Amino acid sequence: MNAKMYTRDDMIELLRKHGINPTHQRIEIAYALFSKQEHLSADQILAIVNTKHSETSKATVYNTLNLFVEKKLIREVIVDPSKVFYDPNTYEHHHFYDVVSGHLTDIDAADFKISGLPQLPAGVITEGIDIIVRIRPQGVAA
Amino acid sequence: MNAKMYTRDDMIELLRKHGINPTHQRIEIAYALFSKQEHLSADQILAIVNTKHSETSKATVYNTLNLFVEKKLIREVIVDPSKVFYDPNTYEHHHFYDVVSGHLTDIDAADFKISGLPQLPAGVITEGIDIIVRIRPQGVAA
DNA sequence: CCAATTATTGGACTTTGTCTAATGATTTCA
DNA sequence: TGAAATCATTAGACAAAGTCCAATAATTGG
Repeated sequence: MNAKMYTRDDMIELLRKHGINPTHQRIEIAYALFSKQEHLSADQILAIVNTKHSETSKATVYNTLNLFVEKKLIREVIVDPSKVFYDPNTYEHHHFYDVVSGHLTDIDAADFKISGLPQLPAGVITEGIDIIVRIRPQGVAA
Repeated sequence: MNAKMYTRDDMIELLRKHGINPTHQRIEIAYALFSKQEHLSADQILAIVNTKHSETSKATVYNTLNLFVEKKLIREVIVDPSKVFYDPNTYEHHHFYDVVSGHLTDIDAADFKISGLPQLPAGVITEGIDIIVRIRPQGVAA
């Protein structure tokens, strides 16, 4: 929620901190995500980084986003069957998903009081828990 | 988990109960889902209903699954960016998702003790809460 | 500065899912 | 019953998201 201002230099530092070589394209993609502080899809990011003149290819955007996810710089949010959203906020949190507008909003993990967890199947470890609260504007029909 | 045996007649009754005209194809698709009691994707269902000889088109499978979801006969499960799973179990429950094998398992809603819910944004209603516990076999690397 | 590695690229390709226009099946009710 | 209206199915074209590939470009380390 805090509208922290990021510079491209911040991005370089951030990438290095995650063991990612800070190339031009990667800096721009990171900058798009972190300066907006929003949940963007790959095609939105592609559009943003190419607003002035085409600078980054589709392949690079996908490569880079997957790399960022792998290096835990960002998180994938899977709520819409048709596209993945990328979330620059890696602090533990969950999501409201407006099924009408497609808009995603953060929920602080602390706002969920989960006092009991289900028994894990044998031999597995937990990767993470994703909670999606699907919402709809009052009065808008299903 | 209970391995209830379903007949095609059960499917006809079930479809009628949900206001769905029980056609041949719809009966077969419902039967595939309910007799397996598993989470199937559209292409798996297409394969199942056409095992003996081709009887149902891709368009019909998609039409029918969307209709079933709309009529709340089944539920969509969105965990994998590449495909939707359909879940014949409409009882309130959540999911384990094995990120390595792609396998889905049910979690009874009662096994989660959620004692606090986040404040909803103004003017919206809740459609439902989806909880995905992402798991991975112990020892298998990320 | 050269060689080796690493990154980017356009475009072909794959997969999931939708759309369309035509056909086929059912229902309605005069 | 039988003609019209409605509803369901179909093949195949299409769309969109994402991957793959082989070639080129940039970067890095010695």
